[in-house]
Amino acid sequence: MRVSKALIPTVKETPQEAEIPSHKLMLRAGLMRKVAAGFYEYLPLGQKVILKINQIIREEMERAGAQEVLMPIMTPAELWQETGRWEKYGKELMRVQDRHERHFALGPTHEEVITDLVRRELKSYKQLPMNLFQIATKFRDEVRPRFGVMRSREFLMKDGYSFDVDDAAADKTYWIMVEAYKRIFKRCGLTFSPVEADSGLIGGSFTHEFMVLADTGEAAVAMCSACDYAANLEKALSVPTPHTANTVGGLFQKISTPGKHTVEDVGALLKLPAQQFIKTLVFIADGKPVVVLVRGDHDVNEVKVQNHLQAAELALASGDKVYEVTKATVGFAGPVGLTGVRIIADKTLQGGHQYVTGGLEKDIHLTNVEFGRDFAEPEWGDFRSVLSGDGCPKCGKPLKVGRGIEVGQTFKLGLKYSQPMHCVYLDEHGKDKEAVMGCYGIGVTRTVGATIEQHHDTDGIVWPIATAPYQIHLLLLNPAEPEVAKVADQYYEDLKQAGYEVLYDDRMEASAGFKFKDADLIGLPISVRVGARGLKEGLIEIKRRREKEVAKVPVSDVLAKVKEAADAEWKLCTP
RNA sequence: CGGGGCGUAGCGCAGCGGUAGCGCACUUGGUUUGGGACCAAGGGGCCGUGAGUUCGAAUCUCACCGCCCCGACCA
Repeated sequence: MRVSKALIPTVKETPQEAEIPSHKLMLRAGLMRKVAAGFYEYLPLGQKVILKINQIIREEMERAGAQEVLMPIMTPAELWQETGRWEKYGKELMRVQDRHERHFALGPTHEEVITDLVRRELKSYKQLPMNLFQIATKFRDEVRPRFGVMRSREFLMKDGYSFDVDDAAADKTYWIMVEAYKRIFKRCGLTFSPVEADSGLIGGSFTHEFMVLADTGEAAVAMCSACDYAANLEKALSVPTPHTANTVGGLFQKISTPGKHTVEDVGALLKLPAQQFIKTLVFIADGKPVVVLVRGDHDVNEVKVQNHLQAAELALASGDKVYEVTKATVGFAGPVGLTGVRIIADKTLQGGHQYVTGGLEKDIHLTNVEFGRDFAEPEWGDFRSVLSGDGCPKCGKPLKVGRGIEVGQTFKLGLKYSQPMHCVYLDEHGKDKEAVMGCYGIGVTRTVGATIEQHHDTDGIVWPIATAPYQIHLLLLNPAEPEVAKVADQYYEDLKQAGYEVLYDDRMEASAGFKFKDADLIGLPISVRVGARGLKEGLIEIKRRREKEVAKVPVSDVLAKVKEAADAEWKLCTP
């Protein structure tokens, strides 16, 4: 493609609305434009990237035995009512009516539709396993769309659904899909981690989230430095660092701590480490107060607490509520003398001694507090979030906590949809049996954003070759000089002939500097620069976007050098 | 839905009661041409919308709409 004829509207200034690198760069490099909050137009470069990701997904899904279908975006309310999700899904489900005032939902996901399709077509166990997927536009009326493509209201998603004869067969399919996902993200040139995720109150089943590791990620992930253990912080386990004080001290004592209501403040005052403290937090679970105790250097993990309590709703209590429960202002809550409320404690507190806690009075803390002696043994459990440096639950080596962008999720559904929707087949004994399902999603547009989050620098995007809109950026630096232009034109033809996707910056009006800046911004993996200066010595410049050095090669070696660079790039996208 | 902020040229911004501006981008001509060139001449505005206040409103008041950030929520 010649830049002079292309719609690639790069901009120098960052639009005010963009906050994170991927959003800024997608607008600046001319990949997309916004139509309304959470709705975007993909321009030629953006669309090319999407098509490449789609293609990788298609190839790997088919390789794993799945077949592509296409389902409607508008889906009848009746299907959603069958599973109860018409009521349960909430405002995020975009609801519309047709001219006959019949209700529809713009699909945020398609479990109901696919299950309906399969129950009509599925007759015999001989048809199983069946694994179907589509790549289609999804709608979620997000409370707050943000970060460009990372959280939009309309987005492109690959959603796949598997149907198996029984649990064991479904497990097998599940792991095949996990392997397919690993290949997909590797082929996209991404550094990622499949992490164990929380499956919420549904329980029983298991699920993995595929996290692209990037500092701007919305989710926290604990990963082992030595083995393959990785889990969403919501459910990550660990062996915590041990206590310092391990003997029983004297009786507890009241001490005055005016105005000191954080572990940090009181710790500084008493010259004691944070792990010597019991942090006491009040939560409201389904309307009832619950007190949670964790070590001073730890954070409460709300998901673990919520799962333990089997609560539908859990939130930190307001200052008023805290006063109601503890009769003390926030910062002075403690377990000693606290009655009439359920108390749960993180098990890492167990075996520790001489704790410091709030004194249930303003400006009072207690020292030398002992579990069991100074207050009743609480309910023990795992209620804390993993910290960097904790031991891995599998191998004991240190864990590190990082951030990730969730680009895919695999989920074993079991009978969640096939049961209420009667998706059954006849087994070899002629008996009706429900199909065991799994579902597998990949946010395609989000993957574009995640790729940029992970692969960019101060000058622009640094595309992996597999998803780059073009592979080679050919720059004609002196378009006014016919000799130079002739050479560049020839390379344009030669490189295309050699099978490369080439973006040819042949613009007459743009200066060399301008073209360099644009090339860095757009970020194609390899650029070939043809200029008068180099040509005088018979040299052409080749540069990989991810590297600093520019290679000056004789005109006769250009194709060989480009191939070398391209091979090196492809190696980074090979499973 | 709570808290905060912003709507003025395509983009980034200034102006804050009295003639609507600047930089970039765009058009034309010329000079340039290796890291976002220069000169000259142009085009482009219901100052988000609607009501008020005022002799007079981009500017003050109120309402609405849109957009962004933090929170709640969420793939």
